Amino acid sequence: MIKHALTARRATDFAAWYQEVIAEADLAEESGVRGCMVIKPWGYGIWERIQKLMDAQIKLAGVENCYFPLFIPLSYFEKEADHVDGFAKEMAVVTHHRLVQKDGKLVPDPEAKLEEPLVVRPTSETVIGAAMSRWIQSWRDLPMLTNQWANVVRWEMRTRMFLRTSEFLWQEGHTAHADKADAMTETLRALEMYRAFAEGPLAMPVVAGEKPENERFPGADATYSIEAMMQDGKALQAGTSHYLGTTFAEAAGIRYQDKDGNHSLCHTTSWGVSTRLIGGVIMTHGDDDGLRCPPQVAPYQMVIVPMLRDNEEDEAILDYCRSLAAELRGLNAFGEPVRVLLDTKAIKASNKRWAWVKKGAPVIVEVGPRDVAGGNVAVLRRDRLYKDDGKLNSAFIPRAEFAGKAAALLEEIQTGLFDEAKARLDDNIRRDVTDLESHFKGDDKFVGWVEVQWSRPTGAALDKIVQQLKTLKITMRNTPMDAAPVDGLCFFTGEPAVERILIGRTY
RNA sequence: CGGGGAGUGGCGCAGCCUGGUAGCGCAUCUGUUUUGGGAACAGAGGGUCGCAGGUUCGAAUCCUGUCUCCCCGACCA
Repeated sequence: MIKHALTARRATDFAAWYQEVIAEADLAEESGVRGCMVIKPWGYGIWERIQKLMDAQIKLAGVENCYFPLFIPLSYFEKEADHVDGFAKEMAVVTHHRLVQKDGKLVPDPEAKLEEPLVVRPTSETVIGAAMSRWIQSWRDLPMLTNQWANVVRWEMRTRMFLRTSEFLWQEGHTAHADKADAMTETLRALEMYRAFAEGPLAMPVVAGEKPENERFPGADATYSIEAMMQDGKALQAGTSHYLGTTFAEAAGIRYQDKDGNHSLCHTTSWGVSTRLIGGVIMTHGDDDGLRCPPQVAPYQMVIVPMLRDNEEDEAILDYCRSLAAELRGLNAFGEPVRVLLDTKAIKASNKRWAWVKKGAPVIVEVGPRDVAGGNVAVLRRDRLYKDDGKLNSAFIPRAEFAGKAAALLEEIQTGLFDEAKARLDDNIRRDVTDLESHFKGDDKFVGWVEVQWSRPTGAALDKIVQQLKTLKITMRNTPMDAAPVDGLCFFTGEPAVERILIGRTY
């Protein structure tokens, strides 16, 4: 019988399990401010890894980082009707710039009311559009490729750590192009960048595709997403890329003069991924012992735990550990130096080990007197924590042998996590479902996704389908880019099908 | 925002109905004995009960308001 590190089980109470992982892996905690979380060092360290790797990809595409204000004048939103409709209900608004004492309490000073309220940005299309209208004059200024790493605020009714928080961290790319073709190329480039990032560093398999009309970003002509399948079978929209047409260019006046001297509107795009990715990593790779952090985004890939006994042997153990840490840090995995922590905190080694198991450090190396004497290390792989008999899968091996294969081990763990999740995704997309109602009924049942062919209806016909799915608590996720050619009739309308679409429960 | 549940040392809870100014387990600190599957024993420290009013001689307990969290719904790039 395996004695797991957590009390909640994925299989029986996924929501409670998710929250326990966040607490026990020391990723984040409540802040006392509605919907806002404190991201703790291990959680923030994962975010920093995501930033570092993603930022390199963004720069590689020729996109340059900028920073725009947190506050956006209300009037900027009023310029684009669809956009404001989409965000009006969840905007935090600053109306005063000073507090005064009244009856022993601090209250906004009526004398210090802002002329025009400022919105705390929910996204930055409008303010970046205003800048682009200043920056772009000529076809020679295009494409204009910008990105910012920032926090945004959306006053959501119901929040969940990492998945939907009132404030979250993200990157938002904003680009302007001479024509639709160029803008569309950029939209799909960003989508592919996200797909490769999710499936690479995050080891999280996704389906990249276009969102149906009703799921589009407010103001967008087309929205694309990557969708990941969590271990409860629900979909997580893990990144989006939008072709905005000339909507925002029109609202902000982003125009350029072409080679013939004519003035034209730019075609713009925007694309983003957020701290939600961390929620995706948890629900993709976590197990009943906590998080299993993919090596590429693990703040520490290997943690050395010295087994100290507060006696004269300790110094020899620490020396051995220090030289082992230096040796491992000299290795390269995924083209970077291996990140190694020698954990010298003054707590018991066994407690330390379980703490790192819960945090999901990919490899835990325990070093005790016997290892020092024999020139060994005890290696615990987080991805294969237990042996078949339920005992911890801790192997004593010669130090030199371990050092020789340590980098490859990390890459093997990364690949293994992906393969495991990929098999789960592939196994749980059903293409033979003829009755959605009976397939999706039952709230707790793991049902995965269903893929059907459809005729891409719009307007009222689409609304009818959306409402029908809503009664089953399911939504259309996206139309996969790589779906096989269609052949037959639409699942909903009976008209000739033009593409395939994924349907499922979602976060 | 609607329905339900909950806020009491760091964490998890009891006490509340039948007011009398806090208790348990874990964790923490010290000591001793232990130590490669989350140690044992002994001693010690730490909270005025989410916050603000009200009732009362007296409020964790009763009343009102408010904030935050969890579940369901609505909402949701």
